[in-house]
Amino acid sequence: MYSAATVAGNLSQPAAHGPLKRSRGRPRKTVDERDDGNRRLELIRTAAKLFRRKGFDATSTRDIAAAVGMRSGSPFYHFKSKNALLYAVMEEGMRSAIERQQQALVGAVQPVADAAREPADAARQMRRLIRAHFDILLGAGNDFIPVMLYENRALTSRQRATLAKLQGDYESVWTPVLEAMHASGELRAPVKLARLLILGALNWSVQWFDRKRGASLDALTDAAVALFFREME
Amino acid sequence: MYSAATVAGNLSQPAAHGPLKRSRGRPRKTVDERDDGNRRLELIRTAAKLFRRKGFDATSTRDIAAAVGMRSGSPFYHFKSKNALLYAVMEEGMRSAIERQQQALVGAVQPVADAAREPADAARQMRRLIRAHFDILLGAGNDFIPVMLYENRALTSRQRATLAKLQGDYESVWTPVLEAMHASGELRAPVKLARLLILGALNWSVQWFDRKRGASLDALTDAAVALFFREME
DNA sequence: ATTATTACCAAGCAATTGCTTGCTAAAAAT
DNA sequence: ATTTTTAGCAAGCAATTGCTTGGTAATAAT
Repeated sequence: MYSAATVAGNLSQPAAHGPLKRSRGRPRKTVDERDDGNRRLELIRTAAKLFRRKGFDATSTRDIAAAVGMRSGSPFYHFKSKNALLYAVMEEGMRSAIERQQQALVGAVQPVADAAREPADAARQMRRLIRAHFDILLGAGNDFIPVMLYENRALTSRQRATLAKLQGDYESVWTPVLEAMHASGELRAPVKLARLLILGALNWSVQWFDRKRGASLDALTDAAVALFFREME
Repeated sequence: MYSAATVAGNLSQPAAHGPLKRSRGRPRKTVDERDDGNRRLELIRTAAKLFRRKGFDATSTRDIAAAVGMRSGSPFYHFKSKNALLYAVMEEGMRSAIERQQQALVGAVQPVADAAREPADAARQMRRLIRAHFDILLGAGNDFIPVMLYENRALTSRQRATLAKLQGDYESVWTPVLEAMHASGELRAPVKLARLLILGALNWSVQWFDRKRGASLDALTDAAVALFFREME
């Protein structure tokens, strides 16, 4: 069923635009606040939200279009397929995750080289890594990474491979820190398995953490640190 | 396109059965090896395998039917909806998981009450819990629980609630053991968060563990124990 | 002033999907 | 020997899906 306006016009010429809310075209934007490609980003963000809530397969491109106020076919102007949109979500997620991780590490270095306190330094870095990871996973509006963690199957193997490299970059940062802590006795488990298990524990928090109720991200970080590492004095 | 046999018969009466491989009806089975409802279990197992490999939404009921050698509509004789089949997979998974967990705990009790060695006993129980959990998650042919962990969204809220109670039963076993270890100093993190983080670390192994390559489940258990707990002597 | 580009909309197609209906043959129950 | 039950098959329907095509108004480039 379509709005009467679509049909009421002169039949010999196509119906006018914007049969719904917007009077014409898309929402007026003055020239000086132009935002080239911002609808693209809006699509990515909205898709991420829906993919996370309902899953990739259960979210139709119509759902996404409707959520950003487009008609059903229009997202395909920005993305050549639904899959490409999913990939864009994940890629954007990894980009910002790596950036966030880098931010967390500056400021973690000791102001002056002090070889004697190296272990404490590794512990401090580890704490920052964990805290940043929780932020990436559970922070407000961060739907990208949860989507990436739970919708891997929907990717082509090519896409998966490219993304795996980014994930490798992200996770490789953890290894030297864990090795330092293993050497100092703060970590007892073998480094390789420890990294997998620790990241698993953190990643799984997506399943149960509730930003409203429950502990703060700082308290969570405290618990994780206390669980995985023993402090040396 | 249908086999000629379907068309070749007398047109005034319906075509005979079994147009494909099976000469008539379904595969001959002598009376004494009757298997009431075994096809049902076969459907559940096959569905679990496919749901795990491709995801619930990406698996069509036709896929499942074909995998067990049925026609597209026949699974609906055994299950009233695709969703009911998913639920059956998960319920069966939890049933066997709880059974497996119980098995692991008998034999974990000390033969004679010995109050002085209580902490060591808790550690031993914890080890068995972890080992059994890895078995449930990663053992051969155990697709049920991975499906349950990753396809929660596809359930109705009613189904989810019933299942959550079973999950609660399963997880509640961990709490007293963790409390004992917390009391003895073997566990430092708060019990509630520790349980969530530990189970998360274990559950996540589904994502990376490869039964062919990689460590054995025993080695994995060793690593997990070393990571989470400090041994007291 | 004309042309090209951008960012959509309107309409619909082809494939896939979950599921239903009517039937049937073998086995079990009576 | 007859009836009932079990476990399917054959065919197809209605809805949904990803995506395409042909347009068009507004803006930018020339």
